[in-house]
Amino acid sequence: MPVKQYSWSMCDKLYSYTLIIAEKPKAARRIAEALSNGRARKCLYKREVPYWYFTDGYNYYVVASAVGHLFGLKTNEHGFPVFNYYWAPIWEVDAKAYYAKKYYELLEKLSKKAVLYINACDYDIEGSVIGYMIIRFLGDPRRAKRMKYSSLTNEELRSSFRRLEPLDKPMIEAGMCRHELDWLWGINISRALMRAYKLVTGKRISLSAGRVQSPTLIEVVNREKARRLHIPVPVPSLVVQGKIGDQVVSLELISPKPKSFPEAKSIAEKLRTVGVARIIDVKYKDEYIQPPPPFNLGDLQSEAARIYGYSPARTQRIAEQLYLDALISYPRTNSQKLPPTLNYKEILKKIAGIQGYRLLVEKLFTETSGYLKPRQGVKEDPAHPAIYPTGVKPTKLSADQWKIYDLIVRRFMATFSKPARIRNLKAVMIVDDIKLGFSAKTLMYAGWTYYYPYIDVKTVKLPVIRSGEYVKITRVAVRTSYTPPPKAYTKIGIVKWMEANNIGTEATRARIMETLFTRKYLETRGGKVTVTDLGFSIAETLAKYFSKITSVELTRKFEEYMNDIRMGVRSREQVLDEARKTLLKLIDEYMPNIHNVGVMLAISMGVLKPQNKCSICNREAVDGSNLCVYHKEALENLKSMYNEWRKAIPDITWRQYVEKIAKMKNAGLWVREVAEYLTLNYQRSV
DNA sequence: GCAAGGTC
Repeated sequence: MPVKQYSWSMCDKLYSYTLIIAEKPKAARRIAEALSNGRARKCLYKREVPYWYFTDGYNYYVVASAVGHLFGLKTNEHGFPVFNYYWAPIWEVDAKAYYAKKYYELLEKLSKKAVLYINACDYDIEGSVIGYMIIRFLGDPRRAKRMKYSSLTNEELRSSFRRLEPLDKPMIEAGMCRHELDWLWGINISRALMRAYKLVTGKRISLSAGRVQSPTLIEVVNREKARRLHIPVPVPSLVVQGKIGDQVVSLELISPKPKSFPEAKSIAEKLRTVGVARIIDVKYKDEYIQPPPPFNLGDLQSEAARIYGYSPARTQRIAEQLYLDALISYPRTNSQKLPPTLNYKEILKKIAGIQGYRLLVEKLFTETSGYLKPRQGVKEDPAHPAIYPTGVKPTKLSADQWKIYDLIVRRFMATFSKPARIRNLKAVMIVDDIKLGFSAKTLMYAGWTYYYPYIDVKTVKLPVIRSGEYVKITRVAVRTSYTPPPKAYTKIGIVKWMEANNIGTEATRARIMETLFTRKYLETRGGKVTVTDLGFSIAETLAKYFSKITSVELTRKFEEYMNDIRMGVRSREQVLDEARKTLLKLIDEYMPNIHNVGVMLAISMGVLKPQNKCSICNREAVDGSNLCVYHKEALENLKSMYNEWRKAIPDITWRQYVEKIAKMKNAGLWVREVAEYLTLNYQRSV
C-alpha cells in the first residue's frame, strides 16, 4: 500500500500520543505498518528522518527510531585507572556517529508530548539499553513499556503490542553492565599500554586492548610463533605414476606407509621390478551435493574471500551499501533461512529484468516448474532472515559492488535449484603386497552449480576400468617431504576463529579484527597475516600483566554475569565492584614494571636501541645470553629436533643439519635465522 | 585516545 508522506509540521499538530521507539528506521516502518494495518502516515523530520503516526480511533501513536546506540559511555578524566564515566550522546563519544544527531533531535522533540513510551527495539540486551537510554534522557521511564517480539512479522508485532510489558529492568541492567565492563577493561588497559610508551619516548601513539580484540591478537600471535619456530622433519614418501587408458595419472600409496628411507627405497624397488599393478577393486559412486543455504554474513564474507580475495570488512562494507541502496536485505545476520512469507517468484521475476540474469531465471523457473522451495541452513538469527536480493534494479554499481551483488543473487537462485551430481571413481590396485589407489571425479549434473558455479569439480571424462585389469607403472620415485608449518592466518580465517569462539558479534567481528591492523599489531603480506614486532610486544605485555584480557574466557565470564544480573542472582553494582577491584589490583602490580614495558614497546617501534641487543634481531637479549627470547627458543628447538632428523637420516652431522635448516624455506623464520647465524659463526671459526 | 556494541 502506498504510504503518503507528510512534512514535519503535519504531525506536529498532534498534542498527545504514545511514542513507539524502534532500533532502526527499517524496523520502525515495519512496526508502523503492522500496528496500523498499513494505514500509518509517514512524516519526515528535516526532510530525511522518517517517522510514522496512526490512530486506533481512540489514541494516537507515533513510531520513530534510533539508529543503534544514541548514547555511549564517556569520561572527562585523562589518567588511569579511570572509573568515572557517564552516558553521553553518541556523537560526543564518537565523531563518526554525527549522523545520529538528527534522529536524536527528532526523538527529543517527539518525547515532549508523549504520554507513554514503548521500547520496541530488538529484544536483546543491547536493544533494551538503546530504548531505555532514550526514554531515560529524553522521556520518562515511569511511563514506559517494553514490546517484545522476535521477528518483524505482522502477527508477532501485533501480538507483542497487545501484550506490552513493564520495562525489562534486569535486562537493561545487564546491558548497561556489559557496556561498563567493556569500557572499564578496555579503556584502562589501553591507557596502561599508552602510558608506558609515553613514559619512555615522550610520544603518544594509539594502543589498545579489549575483551574481543586481545584474545584475537593472542590467537594470531601464537600461530605466528609456531610458524616461526617450526622445524620441518623429513618424511619419506613415494611418487608413483601409472598409465590408465592413454592417460598418465598419479597413484597414491595406500600401504605399507614407509617409516624410513630404506623402507621407502625397498618399496620403490619392488614397484619398479614388477612394473604393473593389478586392479582389485573399482567403484563408481554418485554423490549428490545439496544446494547451499542462502547467505548469512559470515558465509558471504568467506565466499567473497575465497572467490575474490576480499577482506571480511570490505565485503561487509559493500554489503551494507547494497542494503542502503535497497538492493539486498539486511546483511548483519547470522541466519541461513529465508522467510516463507517472502514472495520468491516476484523477486526472481524482477531479477530477470536485470542485465545478465534473464536466462538464469528462466532456467530456474523451468527446472523447478515454478515450485520454489529454498534450501534452508541450520543457523538462525532472532532478528533477521538470511541475505537475499530484493529485486530492485541496480543502477550504478562499482565493480566491487557488482561482484558481491552477483554472488548474493546467484546464491539466492542456487538455493532453489536441484542437487548437483558428482561421480567419484575409486580404484584399488596391488603390486605384490603393496596397495595403490587411484581416484578421480567428474561433474555429471550441474544442478545448483549452474547458478553458483564456484566449485572446483569439472566435467571430465573418467577412464573406464575394471577389476582384474593391469595398470602399467610408468614412474616411481622416492621423495623427501617435510612436515609443513601451521598455516598462516588470513583475515577471513581470523573472523571465522572469532565466530567459532563466540566472541564479538556479526556486526563487529570484521571491524574489531581490522583495528589490530590499524594499531599496527598485525599486517598482511600477500593476503597472509603476520605479526609485527609491536604485536609481539603487546601480546607479551598483556599475557604478563593482564592475562585475563587475553582469553576468550573473559567473554564467557561476562556472559555469566549478564545472566546472573538478568536472573537477579547478582546486581550490576556487585559485578562492577568486582571488576574495579580486579583492575585496581592488576594495575598496582603493573605500575612498578611500567618502565620496562615502555622500553620493550619503544624498542619494538624502533625508537629505542636495546642495551643488550640480540645477535640476530633488534630485541633485547635475555639476561646471560646473546639472543632474545624468541631466537633463544628457536635455538632450543633446533637442538631438540636434531634427534628427530637423525632418526630419518642417521649419519647427518649437527653442522650439516644446521646448514640445511638455514636454507629451508619450509623452516620457521626464527629457526632459519638462528641456523644461519650458527652457520656464519662456523665459517668464521674456520 | 583508548572498548564493544548498535546502525546510516
